[in-house]
Parts: sequence; structure tokens; C-alpha cells
Amino acid sequence: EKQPCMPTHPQKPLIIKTGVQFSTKVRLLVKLPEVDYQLKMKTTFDKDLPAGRVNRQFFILTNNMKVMDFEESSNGCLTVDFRHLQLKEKKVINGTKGNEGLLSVTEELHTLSFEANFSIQGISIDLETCSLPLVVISNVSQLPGGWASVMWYNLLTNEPRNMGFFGSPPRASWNQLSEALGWQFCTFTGRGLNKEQLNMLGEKLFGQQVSHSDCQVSWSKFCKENILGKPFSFWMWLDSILELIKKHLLPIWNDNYIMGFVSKETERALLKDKEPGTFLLRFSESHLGGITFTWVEHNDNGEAKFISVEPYTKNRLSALPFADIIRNYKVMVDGVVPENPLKFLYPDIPKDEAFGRHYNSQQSKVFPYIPSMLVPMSTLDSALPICSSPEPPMTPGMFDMLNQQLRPFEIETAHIVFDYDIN
Amino acid sequence: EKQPCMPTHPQKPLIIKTGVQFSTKVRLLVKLPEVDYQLKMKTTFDKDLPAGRVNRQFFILTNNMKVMDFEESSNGCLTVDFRHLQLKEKKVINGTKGNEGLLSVTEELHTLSFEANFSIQGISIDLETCSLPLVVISNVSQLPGGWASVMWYNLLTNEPRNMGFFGSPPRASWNQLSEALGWQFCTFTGRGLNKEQLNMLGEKLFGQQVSHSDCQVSWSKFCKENILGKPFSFWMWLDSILELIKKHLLPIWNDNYIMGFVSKETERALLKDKEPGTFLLRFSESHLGGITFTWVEHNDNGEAKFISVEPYTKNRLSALPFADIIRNYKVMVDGVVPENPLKFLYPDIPKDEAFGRHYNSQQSKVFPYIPSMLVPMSTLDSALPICSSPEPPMTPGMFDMLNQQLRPFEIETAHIVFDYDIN
DNA sequence: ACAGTTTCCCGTAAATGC
DNA sequence: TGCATTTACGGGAAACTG
Repeated sequence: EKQPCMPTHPQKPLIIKTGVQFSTKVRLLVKLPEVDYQLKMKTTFDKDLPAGRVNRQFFILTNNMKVMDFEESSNGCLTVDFRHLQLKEKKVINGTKGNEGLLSVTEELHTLSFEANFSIQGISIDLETCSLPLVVISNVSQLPGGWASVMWYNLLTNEPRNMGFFGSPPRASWNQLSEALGWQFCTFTGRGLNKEQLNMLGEKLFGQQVSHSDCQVSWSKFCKENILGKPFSFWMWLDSILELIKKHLLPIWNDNYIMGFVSKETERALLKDKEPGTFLLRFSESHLGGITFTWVEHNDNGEAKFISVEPYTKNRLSALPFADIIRNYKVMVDGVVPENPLKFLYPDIPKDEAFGRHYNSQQSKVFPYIPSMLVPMSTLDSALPICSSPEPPMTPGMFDMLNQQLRPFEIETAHIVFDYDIN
Repeated sequence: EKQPCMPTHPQKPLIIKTGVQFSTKVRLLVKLPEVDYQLKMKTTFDKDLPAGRVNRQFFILTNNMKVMDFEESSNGCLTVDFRHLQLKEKKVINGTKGNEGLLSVTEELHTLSFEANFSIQGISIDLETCSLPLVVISNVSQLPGGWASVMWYNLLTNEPRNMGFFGSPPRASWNQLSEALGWQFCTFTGRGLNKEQLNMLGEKLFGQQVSHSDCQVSWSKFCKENILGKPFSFWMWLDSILELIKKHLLPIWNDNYIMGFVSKETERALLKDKEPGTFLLRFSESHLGGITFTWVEHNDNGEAKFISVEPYTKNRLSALPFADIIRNYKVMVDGVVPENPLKFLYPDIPKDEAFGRHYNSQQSKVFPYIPSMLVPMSTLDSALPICSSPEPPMTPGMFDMLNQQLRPFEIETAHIVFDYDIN
């Protein structure tokens, strides 16, 4: 059951990193009368400085002029394809950096302008357009913040260039935001978020409520303020998971084997009455970019017991892919290794049926050595009981894992005379 | 027993990477009569192009002029400290790149010139000096080749600037080279190579001989030709081990717990009559940058059996430090996990005594999760005998691990009027 | 002192040149 | 085509800077 998840217009990076090449293509959408000379287009960064002083100024380090040419593929439009453009910061020596410390760099919006001039029957005509707002960063560590800005802007305004948007950013309704979040996952992984997953995220932001539809999130709560008791914001947490999926969990995520966003309470309610050894996969809420599994066992008196492993993060996962961790995971009690406690992926899929095709054999046969592999293992002492948090209250409903509703949201592209892409 | 290993003159990097900053300091060794104006020094890359055409041309991208000043610390010498210098390749459009494909980039030697001019009593005086030969690389993957060139040059010539050195590089005697190799290890790790280790390296180059003292190695055999049957040269192999030590084995190497350079034959001779579970650590000869352990067991009929694990390379070691691998290594036979087969580091040091202080506890207690660790494990099927190569012939002598002789070799520094350093 | 931001540069991958 | 070399840039860490 593959989820319908095809963007109508894939979201282009609207984030540019200084010192890293980018390219942009401009198409003239109106047909010009015959112009017998070559039409030159020029691109400028932040040509018209926005009203409020900006924090930083950049310039295009590389050649920013190019002759337009006729593109075969789009019925002879005039186009120009700028390549190998590169941004560098203009160091302002004396000028006081404005902006009064209100905005962070990823809230600062910039724009790329395109200009051309030609004469027709003695009349000089200027053509000009410019891009949607751009975020400029200097290190990939700023990408999550940049994405948050791009999302918020796209979600909450149709204005083509409101450079002061983050001066007083509007709130988003949970309806809007949850759709956008699902869309982010869809775009970057191939699978979005289902109703239950979104519900858990809503609870994270607003607490338990019958419906989050009427809730509103401020920009600050979304991205700038830390989650209560955690050293990171909601978006930083969510984005760390997106990255983890992209790099280490893609096929398993796309096969829908990661429930992921599920509260510990719901997790217990789901596993409570299942076969011993039934487990599910859940993203860590306490640490950035972590995934854990929780399985259910039964005491001698028939009481359900839930055990979660310390979350695996990118470092661990690059040593050993997650499917292999699930395959080979062992618990050692008093020095004895019983079999893998993980038997059935919730609700009742035999482990190997779910993950079998993602196992890496990784047994290299290098004569005359004996092969060696890393086995993920937890060590317990039966004298010490497993520390397990007290039974939490029940939650409203069970997961309906099959019912997933996702609608891609449209990204507005501003073009008057020109049409442009930025890659 | 700490090995004496103090370089009298630490070897400075004489390798410059394009696009990466370097700095150089020049000291005027003669006292000038009073000069009442500021003395400006200029540095130029490859000022006088060598006779034979060079493959590549570079220039100093950054400011290459600086005023000299009096250095307090060295009794008022005039010095200049160039910083943030950066090299860029000059792209030669039309000119045929000379050099006829004879030399690789790391065999191409360059030089940094320093010039100053002043007038005294109406006489104009030019001061000029230049650096020892430099190797220019564009990627760190070329560093091993660069180091080989620097070593060979330093080892075999006292000429201050023989730019054509690698046009017909002289051979090195094993006496010279082995000393240089030990010195490389000493400089970069803190521990050099003992007699037995060097002997093994000599055998690798020359085959088994009573003495290698009279053997000669060509530059090509050292660094350019692949070892018979292997896809890498002698130096590339040795350097990969040097890197492995630097990044993953430093404390264990410096504690002298890694025999490392030992043939499989010698290994067996050493372990043959030792307690079962005695093991030693050896670098892989078949793969770049790998380390393995071999331990001895005894058959029911008392015959010694040697088992080696598939070598660990940097990827594995960054998932799990080598000391922890040794600590936790397990062999699973028919699904049963017996205890760690590694008991005594050759000759008879209890494992934990040798490696105990390098163990990482790595048991993180994160409530409410149960901790998990990676356990290195080999899986065997008792129905299949361990594949073990046939008993090799005995080797001349046992290791004398205590007798280590290392003498640092001196690096010549050319200075006539000036003295310079390159960092 | 410190947090936000940029710079630096290794190391891998991809592109380029020969 | 294959090999040698350079370029590109993510990612961690150090340096910078108000």
C-alpha cells in the first residue's frame, strides 16, 4: 500500500549557502517582436535593499551577466541559464549592522533580481523580475532554520516579496501546519505523515485535546522556543528526525514500518495485549535524531512489561544499519544470551517478513580470517528489575494505520514577465 | 618502558595544499646597519622556474608583501611572519604542460622565494633566499605521496634546491630508509619501530635474508610500484597504518601493545607454545589500514591452532574503539557464546591489565531506556573447520621486544642570509 | 563570557582532464 | 576508456565578533 505522495511542484531550495554554487534559470514568458541583437540578462543580489536595514549584505562573486537564448523545448522562449553563481558576504566595515538583533540570519530574507533592457522602435524597454524570498546561510548547520523560514513563508503569505515577513510573523493554524509538515516528509522521504502521527505532533505542541484543528502555533513556538524541558525547539526536533530518515531509515520508513511519532502512553496501550515480543519503532522525544524500539513481555503473573532500548542515533546507525540492529539485537541476562526479544512488528508482522529484505548480509569471507560483525546487545542483571516508568493513562483511540490523508500544499511562484527556477 | 623518541628538529610540513592557508616566517640572520625606513619583504612562489618545464604553475592568491619588524624574542632580529598565504593554480591555457608525463604531482618540486631590497650609503642591496623544495597538492588524498617525496628528498640529498630530484631519484640503502621510517612513526605517533618490526618491513621489501643492511630500495619500489599481488605500494601500505594508529590506536601503540609488523610465520612461531588464549595484534598486509588479532588455541590432540579475525579498519574502529573490541570480542559457535577467546597479550600479559585503562565504559544510563552496546562477534559453525593456512616454515629468531634502536635523522635546512619556517 | 555566526579544512564523492 | 588530478561541498570544529 503505497501512499499517494506526488508533489505537483517539487519544492526547490530557496536557501543559498555562501561559497557554494547555485544556478537559476529565467524564462521570458511573453513573445517579443523580432530582436536582432543579443539580449543580455543580468542578475543581482538584493538589488533594491529592503526598507528596514538588513543584517548582512551579499554579492554574486561570479559572472552575473549572460546572453539569453532560444530554448527548443519550450516553444522558442527566450531563456537564460545562470550557472556556477556563488554568493559572498560583503563585509561592512563602518556601517552599523542594522536590524537591532531582532532577526536571526535564517529569518533574514533576500532576493535575486533579473534585469534586461532592449530597444524596439526607438523605445527603450526595461524588463525586470525577481525571485521569491531567499534565505542565505553560511554553514549547513543553519539549514534546518532556513527550511523552517521557507516553510513558514510559503504557508502563510502569498505576497511575492515581503522581506519583513519575520519582523512580525503570523501564526499558523494546526490545520495548515500539519499539512505542511506532512508535505515536508513526503517531499524528502517519499512518505508523509498519517493522522495518528500528526495527532501525536499536535499533542506535543498543544497538549492533549479532543481536536487540534482550532489551535494556533506561533513562529516562535514552532521554531525558536525550546520545547519545555528540552534543549531544542519543536522544528529542530522534527527536522533531526527527517534527517535521520533520509540518511538511515529511508526504505523502512517508506515501507511504513516506522510508527515513529507515537507517545509512550499510546505505545503501551497498543502493545499491552499483543503477543510477547511484539515491538514498534518510535522516534526519541528526549534526544535529537534518535530511534528506539519498545517491545512487550509478560511477567509470571501475566502483567505486561514494556522495554525500550536506548535510542540509536546517526553515529550508531552508520556503524550498523537499523534493519540489522533489529535482526541481531540480543539481551544478555546474567551473562546468558537468550534469543532476540523482537518477534513481531506491531500489530503482528513477523520481524523477518517486515525487515528481511533490508538486511545486509555483511558477512565478508576474507580468507584466512574469520569474519566479525557488530552485534547490538543490552546487558541486564536479573537481580535488578528493569526500570520501567509507571503505567500511563490510556489514550483515546487505537491507530488506524491505513487511513492516511495527505494533500500537498501548493507553493506560490511569483512571476510577472519572467519565470525562474533556482537550483 | 618509554622509548626515547624526541626529535631534535620536528619535521615541518613541506607540503602545501592549494586553497588552504599556510604561513611562513623569515628571520634575517645578519645584523644590518641602522635602516631608518621600513624594510619590506616579498614572497613569491616558483620565482625562478626550474630548468625543466614544470607540470603546474601556482601563485600566491593572498597578499605576499609585508614589512619586517624586530622580534623581541630573538635578540632583535628583523623578521617577517607571513600569514594566511594561499596557493592557487595558474591555469595555463595554451602552453603545453611540459614534463612529458614523467613525474606525478607529488614528485614535482616547488619553492617559495623571499626578497627584500634596501639601500645603504647609496648602494642598493638585494637580499634573497628561498625555501627547501615544496610539494603542492590539491587534495588530502595526495598527502601520502607528498610525504614520501619529502622523506626521500631529505634522506638522500643535501642540496638545498634540486628541483629535478625526482627526474632520476637515487636509491636508498635499507639502513637509511629503515631509520627514516622509524623516525616517521616516532614523529607522528610518539613511538618508533623496533628492530623486529623493521626486520619484517625489510623482508617485505627484499624477501628473507640474513641481513638487509646492504639492500637498496629504488624510489619506484618504495612508493610507485605495487607490492607483488597487492593493489598498493609499500609506502601507501605503511602510511595507511600510520594513519590508522594516529586516529584510532594511539595510546595502545604508544604503550607498545601493538606488535603490528610481524609476518604470519613469526606470529605462529611466537604463539605456538603459549597459553591458549594468548594473542597478538598485527597490521593487515592484504588491506590498507587494517589491524587484526590472532590467538592460539589447542586441539584435543594438543596441536596449536591459530585464529585471526577479519581486520578492523577505520570505519569499524570509529564505531567501536579497538580496546573495547578486544574487551568484548566473542565467538559464537553453533549459536552458543563462549567467553572471550582473548586472554593474554603476548607473551603473557592478562588482557585487562594491558588494555583496561583504554576501555570506554560506554554504558550510558538514560532512564527509562535500557542501554545497548555493539559487541564484536564472530560466528562459527562447528561442523565447518576453521580455515587455517598450513603451518608455515619457522623463522630465524624470536622477537626481542625490548631492544629498540632508533636515531632521529636530521633534516637539513637551507639558509644563507635568512632562516625560515613553513607551517 | 558567551551565543550566534562564520571560517576553516578534512575526507568523500563527483567532475574534469589527459 | 581508464587513470590521475582537481573541484565540490557536507559536516565537525575552531575562530571570530559583537
